[in-house]
Amino acid sequence: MTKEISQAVIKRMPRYYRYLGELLDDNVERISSRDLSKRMNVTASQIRQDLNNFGGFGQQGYGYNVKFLYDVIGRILGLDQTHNIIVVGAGNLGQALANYVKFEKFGFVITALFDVDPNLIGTKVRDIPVYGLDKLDEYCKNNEIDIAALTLPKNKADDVAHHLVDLGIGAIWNFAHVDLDLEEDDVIVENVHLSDSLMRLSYNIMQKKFS
Amino acid sequence: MTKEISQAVIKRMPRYYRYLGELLDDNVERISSRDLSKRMNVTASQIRQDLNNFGGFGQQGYGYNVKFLYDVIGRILGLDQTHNIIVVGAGNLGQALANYVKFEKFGFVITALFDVDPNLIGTKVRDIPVYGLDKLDEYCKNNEIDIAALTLPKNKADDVAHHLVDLGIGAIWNFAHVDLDLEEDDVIVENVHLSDSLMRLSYNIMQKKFS
DNA sequence: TAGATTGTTAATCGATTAACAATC
DNA sequence: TAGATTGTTAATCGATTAACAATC
Repeated sequence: MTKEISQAVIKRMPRYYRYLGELLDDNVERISSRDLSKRMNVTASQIRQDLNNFGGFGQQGYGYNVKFLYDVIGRILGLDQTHNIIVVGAGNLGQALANYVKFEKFGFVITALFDVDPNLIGTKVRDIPVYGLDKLDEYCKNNEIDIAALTLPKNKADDVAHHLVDLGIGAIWNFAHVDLDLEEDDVIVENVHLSDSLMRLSYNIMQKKFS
Repeated sequence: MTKEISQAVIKRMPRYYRYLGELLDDNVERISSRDLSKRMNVTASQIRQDLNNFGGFGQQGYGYNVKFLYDVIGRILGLDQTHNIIVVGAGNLGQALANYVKFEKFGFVITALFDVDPNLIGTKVRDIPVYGLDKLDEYCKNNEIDIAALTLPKNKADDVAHHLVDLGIGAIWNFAHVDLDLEEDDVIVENVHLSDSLMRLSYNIMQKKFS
């Protein structure tokens, strides 16, 4: 990549992908930035600007071919590759992730869960085995793991995260209610802070109530 | 409120709250915007600008009192109030939310789950009852519900969302992999699109790999 | 060819950072 | 009082929107 693309643009790409997927399901063959903008509630200008960060995928007078653009964005997002994921923390949230078949459609395959709870170790979640946390090193050495999802209490998250980095894991999907201290490390972190999300919702409720 | 506060600022408030909570746990009494900025990896200027949207909570030459600021932000985010939540869709994700005790610390109380699955109806998740979806109307009329969390398949999400709005629900916490079509309705929507998050992670993995 | 719609440049808008006088 | 640090104004930066020539 010659120029860095802003995170603001990246954030919007999955949404484009989602809408194009819906259009595809509805057998829509082509769409203009104007029509798409009306559906998505953004400006047509923004759509064209965003896409042109990656290349000129449209055609004057025609618009964009839905199937083509869907595939292109999928490739941009790396969904044409398989990503192996382990889930560390096999509580409800970890199990929920393991059960979410939808991810596989996008190339994300959960291969194992890890936990310290003896009641969970040895069980399976939709054919995915739950191992003891002490098996983590061995497993990571013998398998190509791309992403580790952290679904464990915040006091354990940081230690496990550092350990995973030492084991060579390159990306962490963090559900723990803490910002991992991994700035110095060469690892990609994507946070899902559910509490933060809920607090924003709460803020907006307050605003509505007192306005 | 006289002036609207930008969503960029709102987005950062829960993070401030989180860091102040940690400082509080560490018995730190006061902190300057400069010291906080170093911990949080943002500029001191931004912290002061953000906070001054809501008022002047600091003191020249002293900084900010941690406990005071923590409480203020909590109140700004509405965490001093109790918010009753119902979870519609009692699958893994719905159960994970119901099991997440942490939310209660911030005033969010899940009072009931709803599902169509006869195997789930009548069971309990941590003392929280699971009702049939046909009991939703009655329940909403007899109880003050502030938020409905939607943890169900996307094809059902839109219908249920509209139904909830008709029942008077003012806020929706949407986990379904779809943007709810509720623009015309007077309802607050907060989306948690896990797939989008995973795709952003995937994009960043690609970038690292080919750079 | 005429109409539609892109890709891209220029203009605007908003958000972030820097600077500093006010003041504890 | 002297030093520290805020609150706030001004400067900069980046992102969004508008406009339009290029072209299918």
